[in-house]
Amino acid sequence: MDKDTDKKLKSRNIKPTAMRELVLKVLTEQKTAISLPELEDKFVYADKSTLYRTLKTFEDKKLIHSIDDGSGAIRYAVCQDTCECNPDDLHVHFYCTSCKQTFCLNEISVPEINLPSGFSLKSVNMVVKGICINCR
Amino acid sequence: MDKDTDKKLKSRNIKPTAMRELVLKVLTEQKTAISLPELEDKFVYADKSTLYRTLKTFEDKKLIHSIDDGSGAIRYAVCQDTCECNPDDLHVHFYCTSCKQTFCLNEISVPEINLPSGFSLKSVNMVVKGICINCR
DNA sequence: AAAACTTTGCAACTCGGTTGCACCTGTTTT
DNA sequence: AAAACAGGTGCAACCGAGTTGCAAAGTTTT
Ligand SMILES: [Mn+2]
Ligand SMILES: [Mn+2]
Ligand SMILES: [Zn+2]
Ligand SMILES: [Zn+2]
Repeated sequence: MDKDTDKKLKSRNIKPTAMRELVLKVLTEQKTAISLPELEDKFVYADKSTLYRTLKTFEDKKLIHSIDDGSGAIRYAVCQDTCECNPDDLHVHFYCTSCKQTFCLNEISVPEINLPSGFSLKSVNMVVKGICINCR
Repeated sequence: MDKDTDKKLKSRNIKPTAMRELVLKVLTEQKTAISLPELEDKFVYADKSTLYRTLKTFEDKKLIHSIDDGSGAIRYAVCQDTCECNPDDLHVHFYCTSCKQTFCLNEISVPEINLPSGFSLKSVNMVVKGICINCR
């Protein structure tokens, strides 16, 4: 139904089903990253495994990226339009230990690291923990 | 029995039991960080929950630190003698996607980040993923 | 319309982590 | 020395996130 949502799916080569449109819409609404269990709560009538596979598809197609914030559940957030999830696209994430929300700090890209020789870099997960602006 | 192991435990205010000495010895031997399930395999006769609580105690007392490398299991490594697990003590970790080992890059401290105003920093988990020197 | 393929729902399962409780062990108090 | 105590250990059960096989429902191709 939603033209924009539909376009976004197509632009990432994802067949736009009703389920996927709904999931993408919810993901887009979020101000902070959302986990599978949290998503389940928003879709009382959709199955866990369907949501799971939807997230996997979205991630494979680089519509969303995952963040391991150490909370026990992986969280997901919609990628920037230009994002290809290359090392240069990577940004820092912030996990608030008070409200347990995870923020994409899209403006802050992960600093370059000089690895010891012999080590090659594929990606980086950088999560800063502390207190967010809403909780202080 | 082991004087050094014993000293190290006492220096962190941990009562040196037989179990704890054995666990610390194994941890010290590791070249890469080790997870609870991996530790279980090395102690056929010790209980999972004992090992679990031993790790927790060690971590609380800052004898070891934990690394969430995204592999699904938290890994642990012995802290440097001087380490107090403050933000300045933090270093980068490397996870090899080939051999699935996690390395402490003790020489590489995590870069400073300028958080958006209102956000305060408590700690950082920075894991670089790629191919390690042994696997390339 | 039939065949081929994709998506969804259900149910079961894996695995890392966690906890309550009883027992044991070593230490302090009487 | 006996009794009381504190902390450590083992067992068993549990939780929750993630994952998978399979069949039903829905789409697309022929
Ligand atoms: Mn992000
Ligand atoms: Mn380390
Ligand atoms: Zn917060
Ligand atoms: Zn390797």
